[in-house]
Amino acid sequence: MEVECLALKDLTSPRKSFPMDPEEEEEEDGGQSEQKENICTGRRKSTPLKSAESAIHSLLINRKGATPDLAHITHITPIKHTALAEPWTPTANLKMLISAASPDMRDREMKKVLFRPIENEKDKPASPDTVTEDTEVEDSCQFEAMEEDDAEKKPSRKQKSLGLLCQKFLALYPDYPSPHDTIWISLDEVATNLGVERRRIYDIVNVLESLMIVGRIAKNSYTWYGRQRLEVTLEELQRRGRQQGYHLQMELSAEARGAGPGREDDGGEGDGGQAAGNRKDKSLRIMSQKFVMLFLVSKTQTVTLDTAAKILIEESQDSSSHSKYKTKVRRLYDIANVLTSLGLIKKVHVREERGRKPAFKWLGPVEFNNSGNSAAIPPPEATPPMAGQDLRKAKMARHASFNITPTSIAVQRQVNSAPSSPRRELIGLPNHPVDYSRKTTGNSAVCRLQFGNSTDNQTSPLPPSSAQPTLLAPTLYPENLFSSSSSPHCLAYLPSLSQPSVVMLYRATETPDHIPEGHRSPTSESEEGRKRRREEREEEETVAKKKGTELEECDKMRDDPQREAAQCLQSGNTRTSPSRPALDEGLASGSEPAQPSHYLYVPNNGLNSLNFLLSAGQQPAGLALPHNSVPTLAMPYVLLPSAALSHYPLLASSLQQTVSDPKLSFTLPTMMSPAHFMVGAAPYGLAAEINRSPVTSPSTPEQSKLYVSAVAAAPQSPSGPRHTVSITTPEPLTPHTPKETPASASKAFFQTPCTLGGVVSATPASRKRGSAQRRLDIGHPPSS
DNA sequence: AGGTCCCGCCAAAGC
DNA sequence: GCTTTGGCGGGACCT
Repeated sequence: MEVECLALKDLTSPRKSFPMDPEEEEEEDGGQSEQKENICTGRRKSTPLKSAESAIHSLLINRKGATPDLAHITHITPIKHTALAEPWTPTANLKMLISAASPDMRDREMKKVLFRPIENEKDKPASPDTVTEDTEVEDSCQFEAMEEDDAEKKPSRKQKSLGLLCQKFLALYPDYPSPHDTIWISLDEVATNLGVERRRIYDIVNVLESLMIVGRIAKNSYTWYGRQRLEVTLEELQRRGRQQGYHLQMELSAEARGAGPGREDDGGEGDGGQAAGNRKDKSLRIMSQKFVMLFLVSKTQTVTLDTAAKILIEESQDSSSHSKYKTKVRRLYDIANVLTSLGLIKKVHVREERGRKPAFKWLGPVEFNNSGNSAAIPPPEATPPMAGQDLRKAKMARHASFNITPTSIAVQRQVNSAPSSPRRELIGLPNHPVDYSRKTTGNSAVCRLQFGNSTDNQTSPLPPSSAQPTLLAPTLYPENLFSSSSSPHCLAYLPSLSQPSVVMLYRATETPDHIPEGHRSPTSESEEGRKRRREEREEEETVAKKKGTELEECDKMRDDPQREAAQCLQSGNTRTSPSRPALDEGLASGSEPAQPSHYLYVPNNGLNSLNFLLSAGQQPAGLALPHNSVPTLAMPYVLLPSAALSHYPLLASSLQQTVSDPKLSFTLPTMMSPAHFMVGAAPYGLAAEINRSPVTSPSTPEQSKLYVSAVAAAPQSPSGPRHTVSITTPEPLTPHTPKETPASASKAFFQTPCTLGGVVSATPASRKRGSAQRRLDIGHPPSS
C-alpha cells in the first residue's frame, strides 16, 4: 500500500507530496505522539466525500480536466490507510462506510489529493510572480526533499505550512466554478482529506472567507465561490480601505519609519484597558481584510508586516505591547501565507536603516474597472488624503463593522494637525459619539427592508452610503426563498426593533386556489407579460444604472459584504430571474393592484422567532409555498386578513415612504401601502441569509435543494455573515440565535473591534493568559 | 540570532 | 454539557 502511495506520488507529483509524507512517517513512528495532523493524513485518503459533494465534484473534476487521470488513479486508490485509520472524528466510521459505498467519491477524492501538486504547479506558472522568494526556496526545498528521502523524510515544517496546506485546499476546487454550481465544503471533510487538524482549516477558511472565495453556510459548512467574487471583493476592500484612511496610515507609517523610531510601539497606545471588543473583532477574517486593504491602498502595494501589525493593532485598540505586536505579526504571517497561496501577494523585503524588513507585495489586481464605481474613486495613486468629501463618504458608507474608523479619525487628526488627543479616546470607545457607534446601536430599532428585485431597490433612495444602521439590508429575492418559479408572495424580513421578523405577503391577485400550484410554474401569463414589460422598462433603467446599482448593492456589503457582494455578483441572475415574484412586479409597476390580501403571521416562537405574515387568501394547506422549496409549512401560523392588521403600527410602508422614512428603508410597491406588517421577533440574519443565499443561490432546482438541504442540515447563526437562514426549508430552522442582537449580527464582514460599541464593549480580557499560565492551569485544573 | 510559523491549549460561541 | 470556532502565544524550526 505504501508502495503504491509512494509510486503514485512520484508519478503525480513533482513536488513533495504533502499528505503522504506524514503518513509514511506515521507508519514509521508507529504513530507516536506525532501530531494528530500527521496521523490524520493517513486517514485522509479514506475520507469519503459527502454524497452531495460528489455530484459537485464530478463537475469540478470535469472542469478541471483531471478526469482522465481520475481513472488512472482510480485503481490505485485502494489506499487502505483507511484500515489503520481509526475514527478520527466521530463520523469517521460513517464516512468510511460511505466511502466504501461510493468508490467513485473516494476516487475522486484521491485524485484530488494526488493531483493537487500538479495543479498547484500548473497554477503557479500562471502567475510566476506569485512565487515569493521564499516560496521559491520552499519549492526547491521540496523538490530536493522529495528526491532525497523519497519515502521517509519527516515532514519538514514547511511541508506542513499553512501556505502549502492552503494550496492543497485551493487545489480541491475550481477557481471559477460555474455560477450554477453550488460547491459545498465540509470543513471536517477537508480537514480529514488534507490530513490536518480542523484548526488549520479554520485559519485558511477564515482568510478565504474574508475574500469571499468561500462563504460560510452553516456550522462546518462552507460554499466555494472561487475567485469569481474576488475582484468585486477586492474592489470593495480597496474602497473601504480608502474610506478607512488606510492609505493615510500607510503614509504616516512610512514617514514614521523614515523619520525614525517614531511611534514605534507607541507605548501610548498600549493600555490594554480596552481589551478589544469581542473575539470576532480580532478574527483572522477581519484582519485579513484589513491586511488586504492595506495593500490595495498602498502606493507601492507593498506592506511590511511591521506596518500592518502596527496599523492593525492601533485599530483594534489592542495594546501595543510587544507581545501584542508579536501576536499580530504571527497572525499576519498566517494570513500572508494564505494570500500567498492565492497568488495575491508575495514575500519580499524592504530595506531600512536597520536592515531589511519582511514585507509582502501585492500581486493581485489593484485597479478595478468592472465597476462604475471606479469612476467615483480615483486610483490608489491618485487618491488624495481622505478629505472632506471623502471622509463624509466614508462615514456614510462605512459599515458598522468598519465604523470604527478609529484610525481614520486618528489619521485625520494627524493630517489635519488637529489636536492629537489620545487616539484611544476616539477610537472605539463604545460610547464614543462617533457616528458608527450610533449606527450600530440603532440597529434594533431600525430596519431596512427591501422588497422585490434589487433593481427596484437600487432605485430606491436608500443610498448605500446611508447612515442607516445597516443591520439588515436584505434585498429579498423571493427566488431565493422560493427557489423556483415565481411565487406570488413576497417574503419580507423585518428586522424590527429587538426582534426582526419575517413577513410573508401574499397577493391574492390570482386565484388563490391556483397559487399553490401555479407559482410552481412560471408566473402566470398575465404576470409574465407584466413582468416582461416591467423588466424591459427596468432594463433600461437598470442598464443605465446597473453599475451604480450594483455598486449600491455592493455598498450594502458594508452591512454584510459577504452577502451583498455575492449579490452584486449574481445580481444579474437574480434580478433577471424569471422567478421574480409577483409582488416584485407589483413593485415595479406601481399601479399593480396586486395587493396582498392576507398575511401569514407566524408567531415569533413558532418558527424560531420568525414571524410571518402571509396572505390568507389561500387555504392554509395551500400556502402557495412552492412545494419544492417549502413542501410543508411546518410551523405554526395564523392567517390574518389585512384588515385584521390594520390597527397595528405601520412598520412597513410604501415605497414612497421608504425613501423618506429614515427609519424604514422599506421598498414596497405602492400597492402595498395599505399593508401593515406585524413585526415580530425574528432574529436578524434571516433576511440576511436569504439575501445572501443568492450566493449559493441556485438557479437550478437541484442546487436550490442542495443549498436548502445544506442549510437545513446545519442551520446556524453565528454572527453576521454566518447566519444561515432558510425560510424555504421545510423544517423550522433556527436561523439565528436570539442571543445575538441584531446589532451584533449586523456587523458581519467588515467588522472592527470597536464596532460592537456598547454591546460588547465590556468584553473582558479574561482570556488573556499566557501559555505558561495556561499550562499552570493544566497542571492545576482550574478550580472553577 | 532573528525570522517564521506550527501546534494545540482552551475559552468563547454555538448548539 | 458537548461541539465548533478560533484567539493566542510558546517554542521549534529555518535562514
